[in-house]
Amino acid sequence: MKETAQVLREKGLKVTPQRIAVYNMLLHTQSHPNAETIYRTLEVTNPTMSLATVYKTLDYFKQLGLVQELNVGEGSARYDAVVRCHPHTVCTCCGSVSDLENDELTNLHQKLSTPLDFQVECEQLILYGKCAKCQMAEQEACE
Amino acid sequence: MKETAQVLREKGLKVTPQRIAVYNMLLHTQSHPNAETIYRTLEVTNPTMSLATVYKTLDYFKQLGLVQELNVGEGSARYDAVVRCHPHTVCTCCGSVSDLENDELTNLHQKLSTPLDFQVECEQLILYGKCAKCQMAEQEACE
DNA sequence: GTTACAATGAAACACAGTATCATTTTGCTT
DNA sequence: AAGCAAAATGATACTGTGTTTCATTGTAAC
Repeated sequence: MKETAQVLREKGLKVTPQRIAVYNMLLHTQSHPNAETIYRTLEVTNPTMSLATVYKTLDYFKQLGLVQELNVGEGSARYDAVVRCHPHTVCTCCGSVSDLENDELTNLHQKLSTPLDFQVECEQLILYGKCAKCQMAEQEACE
Repeated sequence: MKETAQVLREKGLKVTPQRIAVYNMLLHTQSHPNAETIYRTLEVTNPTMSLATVYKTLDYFKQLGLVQELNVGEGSARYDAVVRCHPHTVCTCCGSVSDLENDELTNLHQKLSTPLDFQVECEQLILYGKCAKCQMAEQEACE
């Protein structure tokens, strides 16, 4: 808790319970939640929390590089407190979104044999497919 | 025109002027337009065209593999008649979205030294940065 | 503690995309 | 060529995500 307040302060943000709650939640989840999910989770323990504040908070965080916005083609954006560039997997079966730790698929543009005429600031790789759990389940629900 | 009708028919779709118009437009543009842009462009030459039909048409096309949906983090989805998996660039300066022809950045998951436990169906790589034109312009407008 | 200023929450709003349904069109049958 | 069933279209109403507005509240500097 102490730490999070410090991080926000260093980014020039005023420290509020709402911001601490949002950042802590993102730090401690692997699920890449969207704004709605963050709001629903936090309003339980944090009654003084509104959806508008969640959106505004995520916007600040994104601009200051505290979180990463991830768009996998659903209706809403997901958020990740792991800011460093890294690939993601999206299971077309159960819908889960996960970080993928794989050096061969990270920093791709820096490993090119011939440079591009496009100056890359950030790369985003998303693999769509079937996660390990769903492969084993072999369920027809996943067509 | 003849060709497009044939393609639609082979996919089991009824051939209508609206579907031909949408598919032809996507075939002949490099701009990766969204539904709104497609509609505005086509309503000029094709007065009998509604936005609802554009959305429904794109949905059919996507399901049948005639077009690819592309989500670069704007409010709306973009569409590409190049269906084969290929990377895209998004200029954070002028907003242009382009296909990137680069073998080293294509079919990445098939080139891994050790296989993933994730069964990849499709991969999508998006490079965000500054396009060649904007680099030369060196404009402050691009922050 | 006082104060300036920023953050919050409620509610109205904007916009992308979807659903509904009466009317029109397609393409098959005769 | 004409009739017919089924599907597509377009107008409109609707849903859901995210943004804006603004009065109230909270933060932190003095």
